[in-house]
Amino acid sequence: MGRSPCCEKVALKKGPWTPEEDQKLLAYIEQHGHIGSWRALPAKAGLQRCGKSCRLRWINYLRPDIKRGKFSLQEEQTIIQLHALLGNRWSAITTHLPKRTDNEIKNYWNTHLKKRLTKMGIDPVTHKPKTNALGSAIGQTRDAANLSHMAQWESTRIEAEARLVRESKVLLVTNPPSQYHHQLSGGQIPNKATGFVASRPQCLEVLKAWQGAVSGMFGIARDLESPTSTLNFPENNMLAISNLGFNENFVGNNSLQASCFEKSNQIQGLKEKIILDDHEMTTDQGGAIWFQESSFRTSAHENNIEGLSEDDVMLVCESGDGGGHHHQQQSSSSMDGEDQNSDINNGAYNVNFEDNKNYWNSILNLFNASATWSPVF
DNA sequence: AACCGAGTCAACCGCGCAACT
DNA sequence: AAGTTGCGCGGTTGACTCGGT
Repeated sequence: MGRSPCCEKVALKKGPWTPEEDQKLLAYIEQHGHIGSWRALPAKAGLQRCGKSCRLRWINYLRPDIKRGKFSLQEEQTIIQLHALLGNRWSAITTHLPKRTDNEIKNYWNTHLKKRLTKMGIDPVTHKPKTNALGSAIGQTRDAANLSHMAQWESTRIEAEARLVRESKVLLVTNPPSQYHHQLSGGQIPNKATGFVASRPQCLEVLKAWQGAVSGMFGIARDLESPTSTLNFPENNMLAISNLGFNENFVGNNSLQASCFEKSNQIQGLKEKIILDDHEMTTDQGGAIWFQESSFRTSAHENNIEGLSEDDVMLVCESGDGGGHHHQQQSSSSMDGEDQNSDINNGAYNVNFEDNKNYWNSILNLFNASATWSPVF
């Protein structure tokens, strides 16, 4: 019963790694990779270490794609924003800071950022001003419940996104290239650029629903230059098909939710057909799938997706520099009367978002300013 | 020069969860 | 179903460095 017995309790080395040990680990991973078992790796690599220690050394130090040195201002902002939303979930934060390790981010937070925020009178746990005086200095009154609600949405989204990244990383490693044409199953998506088969995790649609809802609620976080915002519109007439079917009016309207889900299912069908038809497509780092606008139009036309109107195609085929606000405007213009009566369109959410947006900008501006005089830096 | 305290960061520890049998 | 194991995560530790006295 159970797995094979755990490691023999031999005396394993602890403490700092020597260059020789590093070399052994590097050489082994370069030759064999570490996919399989960390536990079995040390013996095979000739190391008197436990697998856990090897894994840590690789992830935090030896990995070739690690960026070292000072954190940039942008990175600092990202950490602060994400920490405000996620708390001490360093692994989730790490997925948005490529080339940094969770250990490094954790250390940097504990030794630098936490202290600096505290100095500024901001509680590093809640990310809110500690005193009324500072609050008034920022010049905003805060709707704590609303902010909390926003954070919950965004936090859940980011966590799901992080999960996506992890899943796709594993799949990119475990699925060899050049096989996708003959092995496509329901959950697999070929990427012509890389030749790899990416997975479409089950949580994707829910995630994208959140994306759409949150983006709509908050007028797209691009204004914040949020590194977490994934609802972007590139310039080359590509469209993020994963966003299809979920528009800004998703929240606060049950019948509309149902409508959106129905539309999503229809478009999901089209997505499958486009994939099977082998149209031009690619995926981005966040797992979103991008199609050529022309391909989408052609395929939609060719496949005559039932119930998918030209308006729907127009809705999802926006191109160019549209951005979030543009997207919202166009979406609204193509909706029926019920949609236009939603809370979003009467500005209820926008007002709150403006407040929150200003709140974040204030903190970050204050933080940026502090970086210039802070003795810590 | 010696001591001391603060800061930094690599590495360890313990836990929870998922996978495995 | 239940016991066992591996992995990943977050918290913590301790060795080392550096500046001040």
